[in-house]
Amino acid sequence: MRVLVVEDFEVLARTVGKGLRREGMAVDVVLDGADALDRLAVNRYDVVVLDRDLPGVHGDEVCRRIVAARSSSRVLMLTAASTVKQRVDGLGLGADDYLPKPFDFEELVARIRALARRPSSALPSVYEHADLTLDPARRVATRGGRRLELTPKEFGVLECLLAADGRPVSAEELLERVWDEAADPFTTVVKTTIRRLRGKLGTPDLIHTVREAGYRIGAL
Amino acid sequence: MRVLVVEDFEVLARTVGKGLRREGMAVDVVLDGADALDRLAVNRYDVVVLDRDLPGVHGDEVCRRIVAARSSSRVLMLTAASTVKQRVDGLGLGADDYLPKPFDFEELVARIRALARRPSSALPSVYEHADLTLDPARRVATRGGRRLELTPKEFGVLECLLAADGRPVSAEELLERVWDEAADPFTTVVKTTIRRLRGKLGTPDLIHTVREAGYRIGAL
DNA sequence: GGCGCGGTGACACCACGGTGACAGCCGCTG
DNA sequence: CAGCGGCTGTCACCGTGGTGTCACCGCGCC
Repeated sequence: MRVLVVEDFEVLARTVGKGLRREGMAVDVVLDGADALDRLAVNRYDVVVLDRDLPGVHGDEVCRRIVAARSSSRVLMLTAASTVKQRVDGLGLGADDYLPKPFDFEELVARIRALARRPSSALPSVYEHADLTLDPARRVATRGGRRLELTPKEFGVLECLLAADGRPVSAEELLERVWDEAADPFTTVVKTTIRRLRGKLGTPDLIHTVREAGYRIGAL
Repeated sequence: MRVLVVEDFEVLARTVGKGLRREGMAVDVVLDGADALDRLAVNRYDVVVLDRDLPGVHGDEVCRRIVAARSSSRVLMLTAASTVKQRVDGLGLGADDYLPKPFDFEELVARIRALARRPSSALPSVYEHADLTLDPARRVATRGGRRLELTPKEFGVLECLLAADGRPVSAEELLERVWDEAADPFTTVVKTTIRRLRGKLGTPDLIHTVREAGYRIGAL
């Protein structure tokens, strides 16, 4: 599997590159957008791991080019901006997946593998779980074909749970991802939001509570 | 559509800028090459209308830079030199089109529109959504066969929403695309324009509000 | 039993988006 | 030139639903 890593923070770039090679991938690393485009013109990559904030040619622009060129490469966008809003922006550009920094290396590997497995091009970047679907770009979630009327926070939480794909997500992590800024550490918003989400989903135990660890999307 | 006009003859520059705005484009005007490069570093333009003979940084140089930066902007070169040879020179630098002075304003508009359409040339040149149609080139929108009398801004907003194809478009994004860059960040124009648009469309919820995320054209 | 964690329902706040009125600007026309 | 009308943008105001807090409850565990 061929992977191109585009990341201007050199230390991170090299670390990621080395790690992925250890996972058996053929990895090229470049440090800016212009170089990335050069490589893309010459080589065929399965997955492009793309930092959004790049000097010179911005990551968004690189992404747009890849999509415009109808390349078969999947794009995994990395970004420091983890708010739901910015996430939507990224996917709107045509990225196939999205990973907010800081990320767990294992998760990066898993997502790259998942992307590489995807049959072909413009797969809708939509989460599916049983009869539940969530489209981050369009901000639409459905259950059994019926549209769910979710508020932004509820949507964000559900998105995180689906992205975690069965792994439990702690309240702190949810706070950090969905509520961005420094939040009151004693807040109880998360549990309240989870409760409301459960209510709207109908089946309360679709979201499973893992004691001391958080919540995970359940195998029904 | 965002356009940057680079022309050192101030009267001409202002006239062209004004005219293009009347055509519904978001236009920035600068009078020399250095300013042009500054703007290009910050903003994303669909088309750059570039006079070839500029004081300071020459138009050719600006063009070369744009191409070198692999910007997505298309370059329309304006010049007093109309011989075939020089024309070839211009295109050789990477310009996408070429218009000898003096030119017909209508033709300028037509060429800009053509350039803006080019990257996604395979795309249909007219948007359709349910009983709504919008033709960007001819600036005509209809609903259920009846022509809609839209102002330029309203038209621009609707065009953006249709181009986003169901994805929500934030107020900031609309501001950037439909209005020019010097936009007051606290302005409320967008919501007012949306309101007027909704009024003219008849069905207010054809444009759906997605809280915190923007507006989307919406079935569903 | 007491403690800690998570679920529950109620409540209050306020930020966001909708609304209507108005004013400046500009081009057109007489 | 004055007068007019259409397009834009601003502002003040309102209603509402999204959001966060709190008190309380229920349950399982040491």
